[in-house]
Amino acid sequence: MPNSTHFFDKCHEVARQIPYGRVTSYGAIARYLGATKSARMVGYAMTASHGKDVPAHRVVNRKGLLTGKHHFEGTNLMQQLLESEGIKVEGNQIIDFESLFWDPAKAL
DNA sequence: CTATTGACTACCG
DNA sequence: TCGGTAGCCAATA
Repeated sequence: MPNSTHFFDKCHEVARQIPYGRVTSYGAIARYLGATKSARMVGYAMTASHGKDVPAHRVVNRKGLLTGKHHFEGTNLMQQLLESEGIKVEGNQIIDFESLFWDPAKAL
């Protein structure tokens, strides 16, 4: 890897630490990295996380909405993966998101 | 170098 | 309660 922004790698690192059956938001990761206003960059980092062991399907927006499901292979793959972990999803929104929410800053 | 875009979030009416 | 707008920052054209 010739050059990779520390920010992206950090995002991948945090995302990888998300416990099974848990989810977090882009903003939470950004805030943990000290870039509260750069939540978009976290999402961008997820796009660059292809080929890595980063469970990007566990990262959603602050509303628990699967905004990035279109970036996965299928149209419902992301939801399938989440449901496979015991996370209930209706449409594009995670059920009981607040309870499943995993805050990196709080856990680390 | 400037303009556009995007897996976001916070604020405002 | 809810929809629209603005602010953010990096990548891409």
